[in-house]
Amino acid sequence: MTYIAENALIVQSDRSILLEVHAPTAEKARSAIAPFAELIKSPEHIHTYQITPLSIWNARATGMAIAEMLSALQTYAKYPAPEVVLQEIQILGERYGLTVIERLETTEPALLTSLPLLQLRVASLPLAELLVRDDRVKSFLEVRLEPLRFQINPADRGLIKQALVAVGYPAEDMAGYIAGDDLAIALRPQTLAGQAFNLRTYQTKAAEAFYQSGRVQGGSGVIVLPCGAGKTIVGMIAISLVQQNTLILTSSLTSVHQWRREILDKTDLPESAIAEYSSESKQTAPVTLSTYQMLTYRSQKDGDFPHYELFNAQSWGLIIYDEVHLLPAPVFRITAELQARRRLGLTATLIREDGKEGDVFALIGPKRYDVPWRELEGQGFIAIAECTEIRVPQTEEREMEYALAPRRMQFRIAAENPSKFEVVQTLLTKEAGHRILIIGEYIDQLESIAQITQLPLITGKTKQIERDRLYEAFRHKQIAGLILSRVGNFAVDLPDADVLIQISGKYGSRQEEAQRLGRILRPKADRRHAHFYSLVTLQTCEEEFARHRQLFLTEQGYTYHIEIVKKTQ
DNA sequence: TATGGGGAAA
DNA sequence: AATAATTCCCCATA
Repeated sequence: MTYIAENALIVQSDRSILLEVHAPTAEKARSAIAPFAELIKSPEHIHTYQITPLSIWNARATGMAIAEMLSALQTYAKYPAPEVVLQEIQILGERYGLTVIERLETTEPALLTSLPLLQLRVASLPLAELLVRDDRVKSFLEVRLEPLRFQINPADRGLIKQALVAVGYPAEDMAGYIAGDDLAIALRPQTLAGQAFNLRTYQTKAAEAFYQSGRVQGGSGVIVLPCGAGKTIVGMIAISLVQQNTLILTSSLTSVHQWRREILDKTDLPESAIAEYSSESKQTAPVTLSTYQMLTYRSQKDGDFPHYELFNAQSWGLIIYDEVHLLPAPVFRITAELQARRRLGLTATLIREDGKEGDVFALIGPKRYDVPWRELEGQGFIAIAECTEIRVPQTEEREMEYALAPRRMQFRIAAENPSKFEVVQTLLTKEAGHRILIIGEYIDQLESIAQITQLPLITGKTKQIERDRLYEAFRHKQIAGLILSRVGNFAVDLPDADVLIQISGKYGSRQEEAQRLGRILRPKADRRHAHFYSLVTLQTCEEEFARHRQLFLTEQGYTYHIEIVKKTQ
């Protein structure tokens, strides 16, 4: 068997790929496999990737050829890749597009009031027979028009796509969209303040990969962009390509405001054409902004969703789902009924902690464009980040307390290890003069830190006015640092920082880790590197959770240096 | 019109 | 698998 020592990959027949981090070709191998494999483990020396059906279909949807996936494995494998795996990639890859949803051409145009009749076209007879017998799919196949064509109800368009993903034959949706009301909108060549603003190449490319010049192949899908890469700008380009009324759904009120400001600043849309549909205003306009929470509100458990009428308030030509990884289940359900509207999902990560990636794929659409963080780093659009995991020991009493505690208490005991305070002090001294944020999960812990360091603390209870005041002081370096609870994860208005010290985090949340790192990635004037410190208690379950939290960032090419603090006393 | 509490959600 | 904290909805006050 041939063996190529400088190659980094070991491909195994269970579709997992081991990547040897220190091999000479490791980084090339990583970028070659990352588009079609998911990172699932990333300790120091060997990272494990997994090829899944969804990871292959997403890669296919971005236009990656099967041959490219195969050659990535063949080029970088130490041992020849198992034939089974190559075959499976071939088979799974080919499955994408074996079922196609189209308009039923026999429909008389005069009858075309709103939703056109649809058909599912299947590539082969065996597959058609498989589908008519499958419990998940068969109920949606209303009439068998021909051996390979089934009439389907337009109302089932989303549901059948979900079912087909579950069965393993994802449909390519070529049924197109109903036109929304026309909207004249163009991006300004410069902002209102007169600053020139140039669209970055990847922003235009991303929006075009979504729109596909208006062809039915485009118009729905997800664009994956790192924090700070200009998601709202991509959204605005998309609106200006579609030129129709648009509904924008976001995860918070602050980001509703932010979108509004950005649209007014960077497009020629007048104020009257933008509305916020929120608890305080409930207006609609050609471009309307709202939150997921607004939509999921119910006056009673199991009651109906009064705000769903928003989806019919205007004739939307485009619905933008911001932070699509946070899209709540009820909004998925209504989105299943909205398949005739163009849908754009924006996110920094496709990972959902609830595992509903398949629903995003079926109901919003496949991934259309993906910019790796490291690439933006190279181009200077985001700062280079140095990540350090600092392992902090516990005192002997605490070690004992940890050992005796029931499982569910252990994580908290480890997270609140008071020995972390000294490390924070050391880091504050080391990084003095830079803008430092300290983020943690537990209010008690943060209050202690605030006491010790004499730095101000912002939690969920802090009033907006007070927050603004502290942000302002931080921005002008009038305070040496700022302590934040989980508000720091999502606060859009938080000023830029250079250093982030994470003293505790939420179990294994990869999103949170990425979100927090994103806080310090804005390029620095002096090109200084950003520093991300994550404090973890030595020899506790916190180490394991930390490893899981780091997965997404390691996938993006970041490496964590591990420092172990020596036990004092 | 502002403020605060209850409740639900992810 | 799970905890604690946060946010935002609505509604009741004044």
